Amino acid sequence: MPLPFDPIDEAARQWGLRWSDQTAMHAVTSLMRVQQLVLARLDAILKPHGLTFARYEALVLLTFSSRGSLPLGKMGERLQVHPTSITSIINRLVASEHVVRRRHPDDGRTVLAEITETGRAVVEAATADLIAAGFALEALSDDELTQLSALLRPVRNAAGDF
Amino acid sequence: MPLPFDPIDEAARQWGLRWSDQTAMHAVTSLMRVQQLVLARLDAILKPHGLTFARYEALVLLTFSSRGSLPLGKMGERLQVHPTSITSIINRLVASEHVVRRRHPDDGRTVLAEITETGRAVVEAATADLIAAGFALEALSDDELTQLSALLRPVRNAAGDF
DNA sequence: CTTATGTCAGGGTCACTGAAATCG
DNA sequence: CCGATTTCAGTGCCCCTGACATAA
Repeated sequence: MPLPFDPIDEAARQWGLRWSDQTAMHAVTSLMRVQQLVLARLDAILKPHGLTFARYEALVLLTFSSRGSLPLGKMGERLQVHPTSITSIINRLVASEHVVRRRHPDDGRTVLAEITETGRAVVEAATADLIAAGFALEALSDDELTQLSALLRPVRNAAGDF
Repeated sequence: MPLPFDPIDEAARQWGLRWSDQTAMHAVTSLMRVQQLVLARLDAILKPHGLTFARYEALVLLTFSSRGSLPLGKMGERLQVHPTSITSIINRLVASEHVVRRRHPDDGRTVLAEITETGRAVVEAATADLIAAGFALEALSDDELTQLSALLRPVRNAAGDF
């Protein structure tokens, strides 16, 4: 059962009685809470497919690559995750046979992750489910989704993402 | 070194060539990325104080309570975290002597977490640092922060938060 | 006896650090 | 030898399930 009030509004209200920057405090707690809610729903949608959202993103990236394979380092850059995390993600995708590890033909240091046929199939099925669920953001209109992306862009830019 | 392009824009662009709902896909990946960036900065700010953002939120909640103490169950509700998580959070705050566990005077089942003097002091110091850093959202104006909170509200509402 | 509260054990995901191995 | 790439070991954090003790 939900609370009879908005806990984030209430926390921000009390915050404002003692400190400044109540607006930033409200925004940051909202951001944390919504990310938690959305990620939980995405993972629930993907679980029947044996995927988490991080693994799904990795598979999608491979789907879009011209040869269906990419060096792990490149994947880490694009997905903006730690090198050890991409190793872990690929390990699990290999275990579920959605990806195979291959040696790079020219550079023996680098390892290629290559999507398999079952990997391509699971991406299609999972994507259909995600689209049907509106990416867990069906509470927002198309216009609001665009506004949200636009508002978040300067935060990414300030962090030096691109 | 940052990428020469926006990886989220690029992923969404390729997405749009194959599937629909490109706008939702862009918004959800932006949300995930920004939360990751912001949380990492918040935790870095709080680390010298021996806190994580989750522990900081718990301390702030206790600061705002009338007696400086709350039952663990109530804290879990307000912070919207799992019962085992609030136990873990309080365990660590007890270890750092920012909180003490006390028995509820009337209800022997419930445990009260009570903030200590050092707990109140660390909240003040940590809050000053967070405000000085603009809660890691200094790339946004006050007006934009308000817009962001407003955009995220229907997502929380749809999830049944309040 | 049933319900509510909190704790603990165990498993899962992911992040980070530091070290090692491999190769250019 | 130096640098780049990947992997592994260890640690920390948080979520979840299930079981349990305690007390209303």
